[in-house]
Amino acid sequence: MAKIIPSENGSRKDVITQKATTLFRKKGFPATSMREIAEAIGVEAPSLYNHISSKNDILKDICFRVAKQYMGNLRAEELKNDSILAKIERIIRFHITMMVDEYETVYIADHEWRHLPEPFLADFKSQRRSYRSRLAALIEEGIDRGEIREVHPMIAVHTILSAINGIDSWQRSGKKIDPVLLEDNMTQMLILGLQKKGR
Amino acid sequence: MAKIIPSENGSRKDVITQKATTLFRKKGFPATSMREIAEAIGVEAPSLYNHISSKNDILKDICFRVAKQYMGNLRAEELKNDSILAKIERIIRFHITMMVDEYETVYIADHEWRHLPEPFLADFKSQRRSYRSRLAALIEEGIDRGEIREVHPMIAVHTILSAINGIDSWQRSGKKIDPVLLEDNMTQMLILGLQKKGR
DNA sequence: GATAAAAACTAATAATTGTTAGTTTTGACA
DNA sequence: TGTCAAAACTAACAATTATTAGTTTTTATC
Repeated sequence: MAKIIPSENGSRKDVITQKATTLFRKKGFPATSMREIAEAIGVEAPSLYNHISSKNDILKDICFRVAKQYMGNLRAEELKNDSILAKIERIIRFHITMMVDEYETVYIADHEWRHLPEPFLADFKSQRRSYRSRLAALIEEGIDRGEIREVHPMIAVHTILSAINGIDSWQRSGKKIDPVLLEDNMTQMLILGLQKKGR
Repeated sequence: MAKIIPSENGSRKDVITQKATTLFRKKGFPATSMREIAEAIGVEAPSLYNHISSKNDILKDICFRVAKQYMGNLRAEELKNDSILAKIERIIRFHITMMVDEYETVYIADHEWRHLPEPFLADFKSQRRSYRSRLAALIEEGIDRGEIREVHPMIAVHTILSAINGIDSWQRSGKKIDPVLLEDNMTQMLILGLQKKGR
């Protein structure tokens, strides 16, 4: 009976993707059924197939849209002419902001991507690897320039990204922490872990 | 035909739990079927029910065993007479060691607990909250004593735990990083984020 | 070798899964 | 108002799910 009402700037497909995002985040991709997504919208499950091609396809769209945003930001930073620490601080702040503003979407790209079917799984993993390598290269350059302590670059990258990617799991539950306070505190902690003494 | 062969110091139930742990980690709890667990052991699915009472029960056992270990360690540290920073450093190292040595088990307790059925879900969440609160209290005491920078205690706790809990996702894939190097680098980064300048 | 318990099996359950086929309803424009 | 496509519907599918019941095999102990 009901129809999928497209919102202001979003197609019917976008409405489905958004409802699915919420459910995937709450229950996980495999534990979310098409019927649940349909019910959340107020429609029967088969109706969804007028707009999307499969459940896997929804996941694919979410994951690659997020990947594109992060990749785009990284590329922009790489091209800037600035100190390495300033670049890394901006990247950290970008990650935190994304996590706070779009945590459902980001969460899925970060936790549910392993349920992607091939060949998308391989593609996604490759992008992920590439992203982290380029971040590590940035840190290595920072060490060479004497801006950053002599850390193991890959360990530093993983530590920073893991710390940030964990945000959603606690920012959502219980009493929320003020986003600005969160961003400043966390950024400072992570930058202090990198910075050379006496700077 | 085949039988579940109990290993040296483990019952048949332990064998099932261990195989299930590996699969839950690899595919996630909802996406792992009892038939898969049975096949990994070399047995038919219904045979498992001679040793366990349900699929949920396996998850419950894993989650609460891990919770117990962490709770026990925290309690021991709380009772020690030592500087706060030393305590926190030992707790951080304990977490990293657990993550490296028993990452499959720890991963499940950290990522799949939301699939616990009630009332276990509520119990687990409560323990989790309590653990983090007590860690935050420790950090607050460190600030009062002048050992620790004036960070937001809860943000610090979440940052540290998230950083560590993310380890498995990258330590498993690609070329592994030497565990000792990892522990030292990561601990140092995190402690530097807490420590007051000039110490 | 007989006995009894432990642990495997086969067969079947009802429920749920993603998805397709075919049909009816809706809504915008002529 | 009639037309046509978009988008909803119902019915059904084969596959898979966790689990139970009932039966047979294995193993250890006498």
